Amino acid sequence: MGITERKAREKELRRNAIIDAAEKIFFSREMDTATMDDIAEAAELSKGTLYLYFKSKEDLYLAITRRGLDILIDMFSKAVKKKKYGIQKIYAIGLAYYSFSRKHPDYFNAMTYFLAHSQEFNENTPTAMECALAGDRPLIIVRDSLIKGIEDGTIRSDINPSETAIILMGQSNGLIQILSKNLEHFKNMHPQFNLKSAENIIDHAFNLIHRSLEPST
Amino acid sequence: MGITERKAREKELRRNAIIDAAEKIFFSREMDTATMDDIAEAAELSKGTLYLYFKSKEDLYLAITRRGLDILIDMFSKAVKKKKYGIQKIYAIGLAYYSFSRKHPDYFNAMTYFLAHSQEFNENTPTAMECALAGDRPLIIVRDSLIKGIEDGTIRSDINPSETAIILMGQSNGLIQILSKNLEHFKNMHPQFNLKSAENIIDHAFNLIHRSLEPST
DNA sequence: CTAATATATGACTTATAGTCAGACAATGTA
DNA sequence: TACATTGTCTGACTATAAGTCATATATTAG
Repeated sequence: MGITERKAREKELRRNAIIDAAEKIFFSREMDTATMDDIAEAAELSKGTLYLYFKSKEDLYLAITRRGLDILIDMFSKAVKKKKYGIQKIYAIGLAYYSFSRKHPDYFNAMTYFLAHSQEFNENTPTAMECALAGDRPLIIVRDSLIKGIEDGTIRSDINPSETAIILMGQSNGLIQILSKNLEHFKNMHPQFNLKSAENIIDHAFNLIHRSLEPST
Repeated sequence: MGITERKAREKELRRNAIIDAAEKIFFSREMDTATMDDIAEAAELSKGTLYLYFKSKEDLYLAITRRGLDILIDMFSKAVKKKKYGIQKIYAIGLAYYSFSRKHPDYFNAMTYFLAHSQEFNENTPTAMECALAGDRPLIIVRDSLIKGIEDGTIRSDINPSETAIILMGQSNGLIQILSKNLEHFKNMHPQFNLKSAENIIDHAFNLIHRSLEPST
């Protein structure tokens, strides 16, 4: 009989409904001012029930991070598929990453939070483990594209693709973060710098990266 | 009479003693598990007194961040002075930054925290304002070095020094962060990537950056 | 219809940031 | 020295929010 299956399905639905409610709450204030009581109310459940589905507030936030990662992985995969040559794939990934950070700033923040705290709670809950696993996918996509580029001659062959993938991911993270958090501050404090839009700066960064990856002439 | 001055001096001393105690506590656990009661005990003061010197727990943490920024600015300044050419200065700054993150990981974490939350509390307390001001100094040092490099011909002239300074700072932040938080994880999960040490990867990153900044031949 | 199981509840416990009325100490005045 | 004033410190108290658990309710099985 399908009762067990139906129950499992219902449980999954409820779990997702809780994550939906949590997103509403987390995304409407700063992460640390959202309360479990608020989330419970938004989900039309009691607080105790939340803890039947998630080990802790952090675990629930991690489930949101997980959703963000899935979106990001999807965007990376599509970006890579669209382009033929390695260097084009890298460029497309970069654009996709920036586009993700603009379209889904809350998911981006969640991922930044996860990145900053990952070693504290890694693999303590199923959700954390899933995040750790999913978190590696973007890196692998970048690495594969670098390898492709080396093979097709659009990327210099004396780079180490694994290390370069980490470098590019780390750098992109940091750049997007500083632009989203501090660009306005910099503009206000140093008008004489004539800083352009984030898009302009990202574009500048792409030029630099392109130059560092292209084969020597 | 010098009583007013002496009192001011004593107040400053006590303030610093509290920051000392706070560092002991913050640096011995994760930021969010440190309690004001613990800090009060370590400072041999009552909790109420802490709040006479700092507006909040976050404000106290910001005072620690401030110390880290001062150290970093000092290291950047010295690095820049040691070298003659622009590109050498940039390289020296990069080394200094990495070295800072290894010698003072707790200060580095504090700065990362500040960077991630700066727009939330900017300029709400004197300490926050000082941090915002001091936080700009590294960027300016990088920018000046880029300008110097363009002038002395060691850096290509078609980059925008202000934008490139932001790019380099953001990228460096992100790279150091990912290496300190996730390199071990990557090594464990993907042994086939044959990842080397953080130093190796940093070195690789320097090569890439150098290539992107050097004048075209 | 009853027992067994699964799910949900919300009052309760615990932990901790932040407050404040009163205690105590240092300085100024006569 | 005595007393007033000002500055500093205290810790019990309040408020808030995470997480728990005994109990209630709903669902399924026999």
